[in-house]
Amino acid sequence: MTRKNVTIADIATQADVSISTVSRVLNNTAPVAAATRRAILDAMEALNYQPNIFARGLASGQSMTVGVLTQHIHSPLYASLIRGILEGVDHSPYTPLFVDGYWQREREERLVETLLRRRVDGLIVLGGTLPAEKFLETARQVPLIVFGHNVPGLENQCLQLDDYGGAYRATEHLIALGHRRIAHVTGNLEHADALARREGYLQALRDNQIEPIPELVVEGEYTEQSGLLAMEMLFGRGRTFSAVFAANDESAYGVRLALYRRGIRVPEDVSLVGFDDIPSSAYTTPPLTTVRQPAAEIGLAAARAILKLMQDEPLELPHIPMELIIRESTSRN
Amino acid sequence: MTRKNVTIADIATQADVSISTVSRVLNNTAPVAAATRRAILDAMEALNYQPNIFARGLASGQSMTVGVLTQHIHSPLYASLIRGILEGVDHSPYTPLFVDGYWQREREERLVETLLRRRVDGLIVLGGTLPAEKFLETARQVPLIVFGHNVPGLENQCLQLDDYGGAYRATEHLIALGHRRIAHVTGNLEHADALARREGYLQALRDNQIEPIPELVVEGEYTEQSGLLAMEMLFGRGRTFSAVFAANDESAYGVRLALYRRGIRVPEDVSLVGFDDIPSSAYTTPPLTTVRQPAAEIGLAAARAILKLMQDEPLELPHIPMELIIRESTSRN
DNA sequence: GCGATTGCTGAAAGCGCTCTCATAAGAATA
DNA sequence: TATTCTTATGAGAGCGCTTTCAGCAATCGC
Repeated sequence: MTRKNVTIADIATQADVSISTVSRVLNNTAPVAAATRRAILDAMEALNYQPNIFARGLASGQSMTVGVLTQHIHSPLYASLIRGILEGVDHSPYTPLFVDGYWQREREERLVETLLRRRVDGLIVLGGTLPAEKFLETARQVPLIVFGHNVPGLENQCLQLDDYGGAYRATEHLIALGHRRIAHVTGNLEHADALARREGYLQALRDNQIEPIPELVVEGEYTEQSGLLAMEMLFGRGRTFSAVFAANDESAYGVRLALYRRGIRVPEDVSLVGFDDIPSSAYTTPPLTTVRQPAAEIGLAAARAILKLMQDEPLELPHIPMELIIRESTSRN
Repeated sequence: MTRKNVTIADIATQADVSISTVSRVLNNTAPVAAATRRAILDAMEALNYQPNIFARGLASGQSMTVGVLTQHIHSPLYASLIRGILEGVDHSPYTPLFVDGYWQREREERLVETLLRRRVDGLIVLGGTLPAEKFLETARQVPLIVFGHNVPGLENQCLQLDDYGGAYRATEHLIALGHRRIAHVTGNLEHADALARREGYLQALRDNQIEPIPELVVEGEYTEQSGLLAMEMLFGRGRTFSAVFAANDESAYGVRLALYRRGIRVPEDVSLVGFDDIPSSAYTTPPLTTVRQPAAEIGLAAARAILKLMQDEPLELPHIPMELIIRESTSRN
């Protein structure tokens, strides 16, 4: 039950050099004569040497890990973000350390502490509810990349997303199809993105001379369940509508089911637009028109950014476009 | 950009004791006079002491991490497994280290190496394609819990699932509803679970005096896309059927879409059963009848098991039932 | 031809912690 | 009172690695 413990000293003996020299070829930190290097490499091979990560970390102060604080790792959007990060980090010497904050402020703070204590060399925070000052404080301690927040004073380390624009375009699309009475199921309004999406929706209406109707806006919380409930509430209000814009795909699924239960066809009777374009949205019935939030690409960008940041290389975050994906859940009114 | 480095020595000085004593209260490894302990605790508080995890790991040989090798972390089933593990490990002193094998043998082997090199104190392997001997070898090096494989000689560390029984029950349900021509979209037949599910399907047919029709069995690979394609193939074969049993929910979604595209209603014209009961299956239209694989519970059980195993405590894995969840995608023929 | 580089290597001092061993001071025993 | 246990503490030797600092050839410049 125990791994053989070959140390740098063993291979130094075997290759008949000092441990310093072994360390040198290990880290490529100073020139070593070709023959010596060869001998050392052979010895490492022969003894199946595995560096001890603790000793290395202790001596060098680096853990070669990057911490990733996600939220609801099981939600499709975050899962895709993680996949992107995994990909971005894959051929670097760093190993990611994932923790899930569950959108709970206290838990998130605790986990950031845990990661810092684990001496992560960099930190990526995806979403969550941490306040700006916490980000600023953390950024002072470790290279930090943030997604889902726009922290004043940390703009160049925040991956910005155009939630407003995406929502605007989604709404505009419905308007272009002739819809005038467009309902909106919001996300959790404690989150900035939900606010931005609602604003995009409202502004698109106004820009097209459609007076927003407050009764057509229902608060959801980004879950299927909440989408379903929101629709029940909407039906209860007795206002008619010919289209629904849901703040994310999952709530759109709930909306879809609520309509199904009432025998309302999509898109013939009511058009439906989601947001995020999670993988299964291409396979719903009908396939969902939605605003694509390229989560895997975002994750990839975050990973690349943190790698650069840790190397002190100049960093410029890519612009991430939000694209409207028109499928079959929307049609002319 | 750097954390203050308070060491055990600093707090020893501050509390006017030796570092040995500090270590003792830190690890509760020997009795310490109440007053002394108090002084040390105060000093730690005052100086905001954070133990250095590398030094500790180096000296003790423990990393306080448990490695988790998953597959396709973004697939709903694995995401739920992970959530369960997260929960199970949550209030233990261990931090999980997640890596994703992508169902690629070579990658999985590499990642197991990585985890071992990171000196994980325990390892959970979820699914994947590693051969039995690799598991046996690994189990010799580190406490190991496996889900999704039945490794001979390691039975008591493998979480067993009754794929066969689940599939049997799903098929039986369709038969009970009067269906006789039941198609099956398999999973990836290189995986044991796909084989077991197919076998359950076949046996249920036979046990009910229904001769299996080979043309009604189409190979899929557990994805929406493959479910869609499988149906195209099935339609091409020209055999009629009144029900489809898909080897997992995701392929069932693909099946659903294929039916939708041809104007075939579910469940009026064709009944559909999935497998896994991933979260969104309760919100498809219609909600999907499926075999519930309690992924979060499985993850939780795996986490508890590895914790016990690491403490050398006796371990007995729970029996995990597969329950048929009847929703609205199946009806009488 | 002699001091100054340059290229390669070794010795040794940490990094911050755990853990064994030794020891001092009381308490218990004889 | 002398002896043996306890109990609480300190000294110090690692754990395996990185990283100065020096040293020694061989080479270079003029």
